[in-house]
Amino acid sequence: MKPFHIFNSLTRAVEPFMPLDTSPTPTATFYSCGPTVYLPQHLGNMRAYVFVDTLRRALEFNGYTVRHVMNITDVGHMTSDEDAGEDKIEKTARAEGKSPLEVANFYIAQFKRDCAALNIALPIDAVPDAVAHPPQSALCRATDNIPAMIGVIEQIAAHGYAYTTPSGVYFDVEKWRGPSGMGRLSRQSLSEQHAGQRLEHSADKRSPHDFALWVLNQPHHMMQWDFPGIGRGYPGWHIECSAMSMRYLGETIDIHSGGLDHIPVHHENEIAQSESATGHQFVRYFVHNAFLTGMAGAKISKSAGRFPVLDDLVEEKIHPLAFRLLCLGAKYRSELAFSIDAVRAAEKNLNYLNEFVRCLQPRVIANAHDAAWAGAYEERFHEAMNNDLNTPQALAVALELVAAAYRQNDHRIWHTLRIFDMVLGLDLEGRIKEIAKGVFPPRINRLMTEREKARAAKDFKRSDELRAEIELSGYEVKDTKAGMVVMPKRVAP
RNA sequence: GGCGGCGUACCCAAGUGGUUAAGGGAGAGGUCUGCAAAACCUCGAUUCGUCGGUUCGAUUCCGACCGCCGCCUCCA
Repeated sequence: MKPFHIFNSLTRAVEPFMPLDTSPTPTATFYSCGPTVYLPQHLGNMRAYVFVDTLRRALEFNGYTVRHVMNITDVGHMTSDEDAGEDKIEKTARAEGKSPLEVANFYIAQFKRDCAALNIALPIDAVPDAVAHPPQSALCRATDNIPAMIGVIEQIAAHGYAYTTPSGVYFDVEKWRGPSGMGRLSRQSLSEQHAGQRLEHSADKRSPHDFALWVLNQPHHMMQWDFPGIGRGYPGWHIECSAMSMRYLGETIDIHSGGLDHIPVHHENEIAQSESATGHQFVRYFVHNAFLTGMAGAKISKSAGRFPVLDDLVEEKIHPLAFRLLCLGAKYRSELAFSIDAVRAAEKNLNYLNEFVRCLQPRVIANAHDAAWAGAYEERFHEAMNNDLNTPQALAVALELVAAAYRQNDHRIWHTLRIFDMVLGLDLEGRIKEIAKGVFPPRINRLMTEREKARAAKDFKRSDELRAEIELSGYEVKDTKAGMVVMPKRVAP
């Protein structure tokens, strides 16, 4: 089996993944750019988190212990330039008459709920003051890590790559780019960029490329902290990722993920900050996901005029995991054209897998060994996942496996399928548990009994009426050889 | 102006320098079924935006062109 391979934006090549830790049971460190919590995360955002989750699962599939950190941006992300714009969180807070903390908490809760619905496993919340023993993995908030940011800024300043002005502390890009080759990631030399051409920038900056590490003298900004020796203010956007990545995972990490849009500015700046502070490599593998497109034109009930969110799908009676499956149907580095029809098509696949699992005999599930022929599928699946996360192919293998089981009338593939699902995250096991419960509300039980009677009496008119009634209550009704099957529709999580 | 990407059947979407270009959805026909659903079987691109070039051979490499898109300003 080929080792895990991943496309590294630093080299623009698919490379074998070699973590820093070369022990027999290696750990991989993984930092993901997380949400800015001032609006609901739209489906494009969620695609990125499905990607992050899939990558984490693929690493674990390959035997790595993953230390995963995701940040939550709850301060410092401005609507335009660092010094000209408005803080996104505060803008929403003012609009809604809430405090920034309330806004952040509200959207964090929503984000977590959406991730849960998509079966995205987030790292546990970081305890704010666990300075002495930072956790191995963490979901961490920028506002809980201000001291760490100040520490990195001080390091940068100590190495001479920061300067302080009345409006803030800036990173000296001109000074840094010589030794660093800044622009490697985006393949853009600074002279080729038109930075500052289309927007006002602070007169304090020595160069329009410079960016704020710490912003000073913004009395209207609600969230402010003391920077000893510098003054009261708040951090620039990029510094949080450098600081939290280093704090929780170390000065050099294995993988750093984010959207393609982060390459030219955010990640270039992160590299500059981190490497000027520590003097050595910040990230070994940068991975970037492509966008979900076509959302603006997607005609979903409530989404007119904005990007659709997961709730819009639920409103259309589409299960969230159908969206996850849609994402898996395209490579993470390819744009994926979103449409309601595309999600519905994905939902068919989800139902197909669920239906197979539902029909499995308990003794097949309990059986410790799968049919011998399933092994070839597992190999193909692993191969696909290790080839730069080729989820479309892996998914095809899973579907082919199920089709082969049907065709050969040999259903002994549950363990293989469960292994696939540990990577795909479609919660097939949850489906089995759900079915095992088999408990229905009294009203549904009554309707079921009545319908069985009607069918036995060949009163099909009544039978069809009862089916319609049961379905209206959110259940599916199927007549099989073994009799009537009623199950909850998989809509709301 | 600069950087980057994409164009594969009605739709979504993999893939490869050379035997039949994955998989799914939709569609057509059939089996099964009280009906429906599910499942199964069969069919479906002589062709990979266009035109050139390299090659014994290109959808895959190179060039030009056309079309679409992202970024260079916040953005997954």
